[in-house]
Amino acid sequence: MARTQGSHAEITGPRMREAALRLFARHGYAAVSMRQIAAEIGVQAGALYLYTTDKQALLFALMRDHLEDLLADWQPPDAAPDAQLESFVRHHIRYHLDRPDLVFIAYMELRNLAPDNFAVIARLRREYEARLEAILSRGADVGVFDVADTRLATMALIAMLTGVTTWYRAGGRLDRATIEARYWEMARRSVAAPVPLPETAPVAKLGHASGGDI
Amino acid sequence: MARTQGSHAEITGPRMREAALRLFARHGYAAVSMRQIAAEIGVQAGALYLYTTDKQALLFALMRDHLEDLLADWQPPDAAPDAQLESFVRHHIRYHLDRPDLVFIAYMELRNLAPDNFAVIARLRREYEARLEAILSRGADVGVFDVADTRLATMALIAMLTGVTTWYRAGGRLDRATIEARYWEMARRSVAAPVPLPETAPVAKLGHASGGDI
DNA sequence: GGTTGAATTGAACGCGCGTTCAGATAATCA
DNA sequence: TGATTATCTGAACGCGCGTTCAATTCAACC
Repeated sequence: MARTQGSHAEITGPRMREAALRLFARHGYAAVSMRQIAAEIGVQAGALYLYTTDKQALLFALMRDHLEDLLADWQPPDAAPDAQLESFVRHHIRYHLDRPDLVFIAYMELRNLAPDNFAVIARLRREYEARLEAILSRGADVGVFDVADTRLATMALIAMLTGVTTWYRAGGRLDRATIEARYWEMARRSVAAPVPLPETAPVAKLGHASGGDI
Repeated sequence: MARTQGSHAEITGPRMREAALRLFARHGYAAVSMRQIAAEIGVQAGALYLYTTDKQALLFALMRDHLEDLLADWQPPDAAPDAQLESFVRHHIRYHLDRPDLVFIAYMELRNLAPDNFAVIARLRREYEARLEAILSRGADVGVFDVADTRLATMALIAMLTGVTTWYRAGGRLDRATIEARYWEMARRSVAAPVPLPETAPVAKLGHASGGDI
């Protein structure tokens, strides 16, 4: 027997990727078999090879597409470094809350990539990190940021922000907007230069919440 | 044949754990076979079962011992919250730089734990997180920290600090003391209350971050 | 020096893996 | 309607998996 119902050509490929994504995220690439992925979408394992050359290519495609999406989805706005940082942070949180599974496997399954594939993914990741680092560098030059080591600060910030996926669950105690605001607040403070008391010391309590005060 | 050289009884067990740790960290639990672990220490796979009941128990023992070590290794000093936080952060960084493989698998392999084992490990992790959260809570109460949500801040800080293992390599550009200091600086600023200008006019712009708002 | 017992081997077990492929099916086209 | 072609099945391939266990080796003890 074959094709027990109507044609599924244009639908089996995407469904395979969705199932693979979900299963990889839940159990890990190495622990998921092609047969499990196939069962998830109601076909036999052999049918998957119409849509991927092999299991490794399936993982690689998921990760590459995710990172290219991430890079395409956000460009630094033409603005001051502090505004750029806010844009970056808020986008990062939103993007990651939207795609927890993709984000998860994108840095969880790095070690399961064949060397050539790893090189591609690593380059894309570095590209993303470089965008943040450029913002921090420029901000440090201008004096709005106080960052002793931009590379370390970049890695620290990205780790902090990406960590949101480890505990966030939809419908939880905090809504997405609040989470985004809280993370931005922490990120901002962690790199902000101490605000120089301008001339006449106008205010007191230069709180963190006073808008664009970095 | 058996035991081709002198007695190895007290040495094969630890060596198995070391090899498993290294291999699990490098390739992932699911991707490493008992035969690989055995080959790494020069015995046949069957011999490993003198020292572990099965592969799952081997993973579990590594993670449990690690977390119990972590908890035993650090107790909050009897001090002000900011000093406690510094102690926590510096210890966390040092501990993680010392045991990159253990730390790595301890949160990378959670999904490969059998449910009962997972429950144990999750409890230990929560215990560790609770220590940081307690510090933040107390500091917020006293006013030295300005943290809108202690749970979120806890997760953000731990993610930021633990992330050091993803890029640190011994002999790299930054030495350990510098790294520790940089992370502490960022952690401190991300939660520190704005230093109140003494006496004079404590007003203006009371932001959203005024305390236990959820 | 013979016995004991801890430590290990090496073979075996059943199983599921990734992948291939000839054949079957059904939608499409002439 | 008949031929074509995209899609899928089901069986098969060799392989390595986790685990068990009888047999073997060797250090330690009497």
